[in-house]
Amino acid sequence: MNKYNAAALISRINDQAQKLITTELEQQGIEGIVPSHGGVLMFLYRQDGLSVTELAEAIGRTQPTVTVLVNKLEKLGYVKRVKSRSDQRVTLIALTSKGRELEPVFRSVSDRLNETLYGNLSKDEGLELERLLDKITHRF
Amino acid sequence: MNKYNAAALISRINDQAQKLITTELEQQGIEGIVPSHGGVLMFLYRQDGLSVTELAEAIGRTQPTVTVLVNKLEKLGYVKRVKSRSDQRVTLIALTSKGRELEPVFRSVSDRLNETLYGNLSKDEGLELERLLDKITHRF
DNA sequence: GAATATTGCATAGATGTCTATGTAGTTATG
DNA sequence: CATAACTACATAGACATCTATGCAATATTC
Repeated sequence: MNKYNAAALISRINDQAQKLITTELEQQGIEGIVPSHGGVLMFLYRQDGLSVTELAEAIGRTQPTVTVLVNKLEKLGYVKRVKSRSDQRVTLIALTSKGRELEPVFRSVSDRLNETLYGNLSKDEGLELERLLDKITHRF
Repeated sequence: MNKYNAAALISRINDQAQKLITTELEQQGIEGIVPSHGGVLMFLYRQDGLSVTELAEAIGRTQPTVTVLVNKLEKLGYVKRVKSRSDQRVTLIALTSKGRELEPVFRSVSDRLNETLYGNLSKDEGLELERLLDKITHRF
């Protein structure tokens, strides 16, 4: 019989994943960075020069939250704000060289997290997990 | 090939589950209650008179967080604090009648959440999901 | 083309959770 | 038995995120 504990398990895994990311970043000497900051940077590594709103959509936070996240990343020198030419309302967030230097660190943290999540599963189990989770996301 | 997006999916599902709970409680006319409050009450329905520390363990939050949660639940009249006879340091949290009245509401919210999570899965898929998630929790 | 609506970002205030610390009661030790 | 160590809870301060709102730039409509 189903135990109906998926919600509790998901919540717990999520908490521990966040904690793992934070701990790993600290160990790599990166201070004052939370997982959401990492999320922003990871998306910028894929596509530099996204707008605040696009980043919010990408990392699943609200726009004001991303404004605050970018404030901090900017203060730390990892990104800079550039006004869009075509639409002066739009602020494009661009990586600085210092921000780009961090890419390997974030990649390794991401790898470490995935190793923790997937390390005990076969390839098929991993695929099945992704399939089931993906199915659930469409229910909300 | 694995997409290695389990972390993102889990985070997203967790966020939406939290939101669902909050929305449902509001619709049931219960104001100012967050999922963690519900967690506390759900455990008290199973076993009344738990200590603050036991509750913290049960819902996976820290002890100071539970103190704050209990403060609010007490202010709203759902629980009361009772000093333990055997150990005066221990504060037992007990449901009031008003708190007990809420049990059906929380049960229905919980059912609603599980329906959302499991509703599109077969019984076997639900079991497999639980098995995989459980396997992952042991990796941290 | 001027008035209105929409869009993008920033700011303010609130809230939930955390770590660090304080306080009181209990247990252990010399 | 008195002192030290431990345990349980509360409080304080910090921080990430949210909603609500303001402001400025752009698009739409009459």
